[in-house]
Amino acid sequence: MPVNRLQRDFFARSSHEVAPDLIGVTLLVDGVGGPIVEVEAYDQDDPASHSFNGRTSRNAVMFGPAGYAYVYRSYGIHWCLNFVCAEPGRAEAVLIRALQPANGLDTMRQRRGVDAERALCSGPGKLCQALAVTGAHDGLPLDEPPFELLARTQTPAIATGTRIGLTKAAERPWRYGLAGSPYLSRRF
DNA sequence: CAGTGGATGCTCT
DNA sequence: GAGCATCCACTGT
Repeated sequence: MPVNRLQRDFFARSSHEVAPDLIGVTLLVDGVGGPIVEVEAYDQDDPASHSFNGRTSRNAVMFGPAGYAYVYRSYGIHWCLNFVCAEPGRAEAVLIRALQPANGLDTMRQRRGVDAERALCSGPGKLCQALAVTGAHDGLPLDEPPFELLARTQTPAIATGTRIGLTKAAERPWRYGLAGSPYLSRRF
């Protein structure tokens, strides 16, 4: 029984289309991960987006083709993982904010230093620590190891809300999540 | 529970 | 030199 892996053209659409479609998709990094339960969309006309002020060395991957990882350091401490979307140059991306820990639980617990399952991947920084995603993954294609993205088999109930932690464009309802999931970074 | 503040490093002005 | 797409520990109800 072959598993359905996401093709690169899955991401060659607006981040606003891709974001809700990612809820329920299983993300694995070296076999560790689980179904995505929370994401946020960003685009170039978005004052909160890293791409808003044009291309720089940090955000260069966002301006490239869809289907690649954009990883940046947050608050000097954490890493955050994005999937680049849309046509090259549009600089759209989806931030992966939370997933349900399913594969490699013990590895995640060791990396995170906590035991509670709901604390392992319930936030973008936590998720990258649990999956060992770092700046070394910036610019890597999502359809090749160490990444593995498995298509969902059912259409989940999607909740929407405003994005988290922003000081600009905070009112845009571009946060998507699995309704009722206990593994969200915050309730909707 | 809610709210506050510190850690920490890199990017951009 | 300011400002973060965060997390955790700590305070006070």
